Amino acid sequence: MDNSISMAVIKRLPKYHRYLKELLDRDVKRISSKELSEIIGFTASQIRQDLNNFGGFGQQGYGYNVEDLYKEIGKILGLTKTYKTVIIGAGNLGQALANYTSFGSYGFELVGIFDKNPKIVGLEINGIEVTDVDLMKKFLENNDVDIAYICTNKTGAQFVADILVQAKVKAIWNFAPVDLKVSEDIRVENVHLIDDLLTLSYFLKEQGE
Amino acid sequence: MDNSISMAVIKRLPKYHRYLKELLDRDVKRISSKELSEIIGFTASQIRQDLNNFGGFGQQGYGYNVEDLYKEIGKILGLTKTYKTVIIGAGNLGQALANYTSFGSYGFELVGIFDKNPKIVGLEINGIEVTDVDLMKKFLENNDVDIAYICTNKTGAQFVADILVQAKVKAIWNFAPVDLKVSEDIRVENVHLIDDLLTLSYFLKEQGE
DNA sequence: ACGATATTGCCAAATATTTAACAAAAATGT
DNA sequence: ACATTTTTGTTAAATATTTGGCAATATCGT
Ligand SMILES: NC(=O)c1ccc[n+]([C@@H]2O[C@H](COP(=O)([O-])OP(=O)(O)OC[C@H]3O[C@@H](n4cnc5c(N)ncnc54)[C@H](O)[C@@H]3O)[C@@H](O)[C@H]2O)c1
Ligand SMILES: NC(=O)c1ccc[n+]([C@@H]2O[C@H](COP(=O)([O-])OP(=O)(O)OC[C@H]3O[C@@H](n4cnc5c(N)ncnc54)[C@H](O)[C@@H]3O)[C@@H](O)[C@H]2O)c1
Repeated sequence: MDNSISMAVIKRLPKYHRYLKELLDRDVKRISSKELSEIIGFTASQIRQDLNNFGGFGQQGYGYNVEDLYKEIGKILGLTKTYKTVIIGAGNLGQALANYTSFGSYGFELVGIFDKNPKIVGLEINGIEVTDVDLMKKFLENNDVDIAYICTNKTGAQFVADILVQAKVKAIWNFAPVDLKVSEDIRVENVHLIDDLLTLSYFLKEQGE
Repeated sequence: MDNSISMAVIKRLPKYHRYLKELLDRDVKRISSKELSEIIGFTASQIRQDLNNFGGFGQQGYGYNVEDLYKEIGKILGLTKTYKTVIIGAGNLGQALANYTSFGSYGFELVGIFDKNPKIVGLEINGIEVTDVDLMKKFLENNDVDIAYICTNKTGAQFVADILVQAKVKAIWNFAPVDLKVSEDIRVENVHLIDDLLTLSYFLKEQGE
């Protein structure tokens, strides 16, 4: 498949998926790029351009079939299979993610939770027992884990990432405020929450002037 | 001040801030755009270009003074004052954010937590008692809140946002998987976590082909 | 003190992304 | 059945962003 889809396009795909789901739930059968433009906030031209990176899903004079398009974008996003995930660091954030059920409905299946704190190891969170992180390597060898969510504190993150790399986990979702060094073939998405707050304070400061 | 700074630049500022803090902690006194380039992963040209949007902070033949630059970027990001924040929705995620202390160290001061669930109202989280959301409007009138973190479920988010708009809160940090409709003068940052996962699954699917 | 070296700030070129325009095709209305 | 309207897919133009190049200026070593 064409590998030259720009990041800008890829980052918009989940939003298409979300809005199409909503239309589907409201029983809307078809939608034109112009109508979609009005609710999603991208230009009609951009929508058509984006979709055409992956194929001609629409029809002149008609628009797009909502259900078909929703399914197509699901396929593009890789939602036709399930992904095994683990959480490392079962503190505040790790537990919040573990208890969140929506990820499962997209096919992201939580199969393990790890921590190094003896007080946390052994706890059951959302039906899964927290395992000592020392046993993680072995666990990863026996289970084909796709995505690891790193929710340890800053200092533990790179240490954990190294184990994940060794164990050939395919992707990392990192919540620790560091940029991890990992091998090229591992995909990393960072959630640097503080960055968002700083963006807000940037604009609040601007307003005051 | 020049208002035409591009979003691309603004979104990089927190990363500069983070790396400069690290250099400062390691007692590095000065750094050239070339050296910074190597650790931060932007091109040296981009770094110089970015910084020059805000002023000439460097010196030919020398580079940038780490401490000065760190402070300048802090100023640009509005970190010279503190911001009052509230959390609405004290479930899994709301509690995780409430217990996170780092935001405070940047000057984001949590002054209130609200929920509508009677079982949660009255709980004390990180020294702050959860208040009934029905009392939030009054609270906001008496307290000059800058930023509200929306951690309610999807259905409550717009309802809550409407109250925040009325109360003239300046910015919203939204974790619910919806795009809020708010007046133009309110800044919204969305954290659509599922979008990140879908980006990962997009690439995992690509790999398999 | 001074030539060699380093490095910025800025401008210009190269890339990337978004928007506009429109012919071709399908749907709709009479 | 056929003219009118709608709307796509695609190409081209317009914008935005990133990268490269270099004169100006400061530092460094001797
Ligand atoms: N909680 C938030 O709202 C929030 C916001 C922004 C960023 N973060 C980041 O997310 C991460 C988690 O935050 P938190 O609030 O949940 O912290 P936390 O302290 O509550 O939890 C961290 C957990 O990681 C575990 N841990 C540490 N090192 C480990 C290791 N090497 N292996 C396994 N487990 C290890 C600890 O035992 C602890 O249980 C941190 O890096 C934090 O900076 C959190
Ligand atoms: N927990 C996660 O990891 C996670 C991940 C991605 C997205 N999110 C999103 O973040 C939000 C919170 O998630 P959560 O897991 O904490 O959910 P949760 O159900 O644990 O908590 C939601 C809280 O909001 C409160 N609430 C609902 N409507 C309200 C209203 N109108 N006013 C005041 N309070 C109200 C509820 O009483 C509850 O305590 C949700 O929108 C969720 O989709 C959460």
